[in-house]
Amino acid sequence: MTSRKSTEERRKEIADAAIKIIGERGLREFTAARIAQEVGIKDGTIFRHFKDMNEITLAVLDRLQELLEAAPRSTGDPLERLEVFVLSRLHSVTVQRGIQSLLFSDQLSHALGAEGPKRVAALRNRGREFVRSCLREAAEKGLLREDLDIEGAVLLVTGTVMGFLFAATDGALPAPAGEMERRCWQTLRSALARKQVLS
Amino acid sequence: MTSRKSTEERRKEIADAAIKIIGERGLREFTAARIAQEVGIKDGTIFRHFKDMNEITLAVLDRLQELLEAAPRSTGDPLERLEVFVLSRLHSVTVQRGIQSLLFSDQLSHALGAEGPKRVAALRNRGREFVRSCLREAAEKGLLREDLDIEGAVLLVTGTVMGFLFAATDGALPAPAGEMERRCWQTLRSALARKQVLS
Amino acid sequence: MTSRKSTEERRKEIADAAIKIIGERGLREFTAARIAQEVGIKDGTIFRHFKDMNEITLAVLDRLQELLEAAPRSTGDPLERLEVFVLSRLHSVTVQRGIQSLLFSDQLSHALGAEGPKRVAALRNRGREFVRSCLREAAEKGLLREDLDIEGAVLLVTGTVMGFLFAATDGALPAPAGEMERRCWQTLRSALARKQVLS
Amino acid sequence: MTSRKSTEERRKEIADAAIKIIGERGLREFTAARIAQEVGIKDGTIFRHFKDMNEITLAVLDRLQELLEAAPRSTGDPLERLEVFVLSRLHSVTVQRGIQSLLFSDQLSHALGAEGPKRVAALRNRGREFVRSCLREAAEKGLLREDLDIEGAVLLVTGTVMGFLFAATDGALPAPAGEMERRCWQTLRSALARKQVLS
DNA sequence: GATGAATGAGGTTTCATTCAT
DNA sequence: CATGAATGAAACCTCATTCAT
Repeated sequence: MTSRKSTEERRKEIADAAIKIIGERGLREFTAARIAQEVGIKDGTIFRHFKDMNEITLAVLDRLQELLEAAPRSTGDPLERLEVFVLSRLHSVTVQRGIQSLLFSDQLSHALGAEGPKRVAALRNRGREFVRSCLREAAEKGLLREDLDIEGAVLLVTGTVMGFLFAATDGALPAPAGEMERRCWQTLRSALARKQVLS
Repeated sequence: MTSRKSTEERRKEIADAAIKIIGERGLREFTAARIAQEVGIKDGTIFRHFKDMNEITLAVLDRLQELLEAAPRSTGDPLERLEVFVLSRLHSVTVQRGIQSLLFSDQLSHALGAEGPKRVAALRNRGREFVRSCLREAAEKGLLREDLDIEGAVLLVTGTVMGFLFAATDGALPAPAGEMERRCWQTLRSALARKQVLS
Repeated sequence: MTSRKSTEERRKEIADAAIKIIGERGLREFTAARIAQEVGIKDGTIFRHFKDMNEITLAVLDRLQELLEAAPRSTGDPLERLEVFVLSRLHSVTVQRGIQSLLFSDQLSHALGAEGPKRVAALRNRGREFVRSCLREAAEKGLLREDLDIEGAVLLVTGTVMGFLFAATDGALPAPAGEMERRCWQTLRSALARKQVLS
Repeated sequence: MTSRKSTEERRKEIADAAIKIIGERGLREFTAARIAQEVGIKDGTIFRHFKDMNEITLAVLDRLQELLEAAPRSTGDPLERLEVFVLSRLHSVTVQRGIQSLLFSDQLSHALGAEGPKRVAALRNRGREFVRSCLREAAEKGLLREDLDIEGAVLLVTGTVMGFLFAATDGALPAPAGEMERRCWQTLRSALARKQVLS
């Protein structure tokens, strides 16, 4: 019935299925049987491709990183790069259900042992690091308000993304998502950038 | 063996133990046995005080709300009220381990049925609503920058709290928590407030 | 709240409640908690009046016997006594829900240990014995068909009561219960009795 | 360890084990653990073959029907068919311990939800219907006593089977089972059939 | 006599994991 | 590589029963 596939293919399928399930249904349904069902194989077969559930969780983290990194990156000036990053993350909540919520949900970190929190922290830090580098460069180029605390601003930017994400999840956005994405970035922008003559 | 306590006391103990466990160890260990162990009773005994796990989860939500609502509230001008609110939330991460991360972690949502997401959303909305009311009043009193988008700002403020929270969890704060709390609020403040003559 | 009552009173209340529950809800709900609820006391209190559930089951048997024995008994000729007995049993199914079904349901015999089947058998034998004695006397008085096998007839009579009972339970009576009771006895009577000139 | 068998085989084994247990030990021991022990597997394994206990109970009903329907059926005249039916049911009590008592014991009814009583009633009605059809045909062919009330007779016949059954269970048969089976049918027969020249 | 908290044993069910086929 | 039966451990929950109050 099911076509036989290489372990490599299966591993990817399984990780994707796991992400989908955790995102849509929560950790409670992150089970071998549920994943197998999603992939279209039997539950025992999962363990032909992964040693145990722990290994699957690690694969989920890897896949998550891949997906996040696959986001479009601008090559323009630092504020433009930041804009593309922020808008892409804001937008992804509408499109890639569950991926972002997974990233910020603390759910995976407990599914692993001691290394769990570290791995998830590392993943989240990549975002922070990117924001920080954009802001640093923008500051050097005089694009930011002069009194701006870069580290405070990093928390502001990364936090706003989360704020948007959870508001969307809660159905608490006061306007359509698309519009709010733009307004959100505008607010961020005028909080950070030096007053400009042209918008 | 174990000292006898009233159901009322036990219910509180159980809810607190549950919060502690979910915060520290994650939903995976949010089990009757684990809670019972923490409280110092047998697992079956849990169900003399709660009908089922679902009811415990609801109690956790209630307790969470209590704890959050217990935060100090200023009676001063709207920006001052906002400051007290934000600083208290930022600070609580250091003090009340796991409580806030629980609030923003999407973990409880899935532990309940259909009402789950609604209840958690409602809890989070109380924060948003408070922030919104402060900002509205501040705007009316001319304390905010004139072009400020209130709804964007709500996401900014509530998001920044989350950003701080997760950065702290990840060990990604570039300075001691106390200092970062202050810098974080300063950044927020200057993003929102009208330029002042005196700081 | 609950008025204090003597153990003797409580024992009767508890046995009655137990009969009611088993009859109406089945052995599955024959639990201390359920009985206590019915009586209006707390579950632990049950065991102030009965050593254990086993003892309650025995009390149920005793009470059952009392109830069955309380049925009206005619003092007329043997066939008349039989008629009163049969009609009373047939009728009781409509009135005393569950009592009869309990008697024939084999449910209690397993709720006790080894003595269970014996006790229930003894209870059922009282009915058989009564029927047998009526038939014997009727035979001696020449009221029965001459070739009638008394022991076969005992099974016929007691069985027909059961047949009626289960048919009623199953909603399989082809006419109203009252009418069927009469027709049932008529059928029995003409199966047993010598042809009569007068009805 | 245990030999592996197909789910189909296991389902049959489990249903049979369940029938055996309920018949011999009562509903109280109708547990997954007990069934598993009987079948020779672990209790969790039961649920690879059945969704839950409810499904097992339904399987028991199906199996019961199969067993009852497997009884020999004569093709002769209606009274002969009735005789074969009655004798086979009377005899089965000796042979198929517990099956009949299960059928008439009301025990399964309560093990299911709302559909329980309906299913059991349906099962019992098949017997009644068979008896009714035999009697109707016999009446048309003039084989029965002229004044016989068919519906009363249905209760008489099906009831007598039950009467015999319970008497046997109670050890209240006054003669060996084999002999009583014959006497029981003779009594029934002369209660129903038109007087014949030849026995 | 009654309460209400606690328990231990046991029941159903889920789930990761193994392994013969 | 895939299946499907089996398992052991653990989860939730029920229940008879005990006992301090």
